[in-house]
Amino acid sequence: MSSSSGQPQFRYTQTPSKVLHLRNLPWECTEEELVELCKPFGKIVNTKCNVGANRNQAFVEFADLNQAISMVSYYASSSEPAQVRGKTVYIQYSNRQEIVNNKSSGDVAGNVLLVTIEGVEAGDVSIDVIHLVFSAFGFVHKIATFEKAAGFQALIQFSDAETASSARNALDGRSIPRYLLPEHVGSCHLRISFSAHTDLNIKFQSHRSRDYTNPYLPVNPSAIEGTMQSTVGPDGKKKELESNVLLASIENMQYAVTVDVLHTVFSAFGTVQKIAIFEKNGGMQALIQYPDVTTAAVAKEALEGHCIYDGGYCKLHLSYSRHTDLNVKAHNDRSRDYTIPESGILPMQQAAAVPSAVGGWQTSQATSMYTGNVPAQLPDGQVASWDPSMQTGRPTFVSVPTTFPGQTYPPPAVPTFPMAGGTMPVQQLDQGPAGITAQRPPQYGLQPGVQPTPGQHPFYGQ
DNA sequence: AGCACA
Repeated sequence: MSSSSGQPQFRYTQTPSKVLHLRNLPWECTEEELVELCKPFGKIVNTKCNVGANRNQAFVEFADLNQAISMVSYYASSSEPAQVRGKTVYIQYSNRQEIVNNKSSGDVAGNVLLVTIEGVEAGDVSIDVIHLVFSAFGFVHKIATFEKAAGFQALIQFSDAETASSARNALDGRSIPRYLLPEHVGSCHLRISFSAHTDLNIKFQSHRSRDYTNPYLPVNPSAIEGTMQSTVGPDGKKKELESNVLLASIENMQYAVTVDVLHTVFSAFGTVQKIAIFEKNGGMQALIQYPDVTTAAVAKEALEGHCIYDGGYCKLHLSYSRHTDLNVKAHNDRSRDYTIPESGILPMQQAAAVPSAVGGWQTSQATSMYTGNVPAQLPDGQVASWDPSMQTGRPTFVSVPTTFPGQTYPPPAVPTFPMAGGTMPVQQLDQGPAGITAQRPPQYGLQPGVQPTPGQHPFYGQ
């Protein structure tokens, strides 16, 4: 049963090979699905899944050439096309005679995943968010995060390779849902491979590492200080790529540093396009976007180490951000987009409301973010164990302006300007005082004497 | 829907 159907010309355009090339597979088609499709025709000796730009192609190598021929000729004459998950799969001989060394590097399945989170700062994605995302696939034993030249990375340890594989298959190439990220983050794609590690050695619970199997592990004090890990890298090898966006850490923040204050300070060097302020580990940071790298470099050079206010208050530490274009709301107390005319901002305010409960993850969000195989794989119990109070971007002890109505500390005197040391550029002197005095006196910010409640750990929770 | 990787 062969000849009748279709286009016979295809059969002769390619020399047979025991390697078949399959395309139009469902996204991230698993090796198991591939094997199920092919094994009726012979013995499969090797596979290569998820190749091509869309990861929707694969290669299958049969032990014998005749087995590959039988599969190709079967589907060439079949009225039912080859299918995976209901999707028609197109099969042809590969132009190579064997699959080369398939399993070797990050593709050999292990229980530990190496996750690269592209396009974000280390502080943009908290370890709790990583935990939440990956817990959907099984119990996460340990997480270690670090920054490398490749970007922000995490090692995530599961119980077994199967669980790790399911997480990888579902999440590789995907993005963390927007509502779990700070608003200034545009997109962040996950690149996932397998680590060679089998058991991570976590020494502390901290903002960069967790051991969920050992609640008694000591807490690293540096978890509380740490506002600046991007400034100095280990062994002084700070591979700082230039950017038009500056990341400012604000140290010793006795006075409020508002969007307006930052705009005044940073406008001295050029047009400020966007600003985003956010909390990181109890400290305050800001992203300041200029139109170009040159302006940012000048600003960085001039402002690094200087204080916004006299007396060593609100000291700036600047580095280049990984961001190039901030995704900020046009106008609120923590962010500003100066490229948008003031008029059209109101309708946008509601757009990115944060779902209040984690339930949003599974219902409304998960389906849109993870099309395909994921939603069915989200076990309810796993996610339910998540503590919603630990939502990212909502540190547990944020000093919200209206939180302390009873405690009326007199606001500190309106800060003087220019910066301590008087090394500010001349033009700053012109516009500085005007900008600042137009500013209301600080209404929030770190109240003197207000500390996080003792015994209540701000970030590592639980 | 159209050929990878160490």
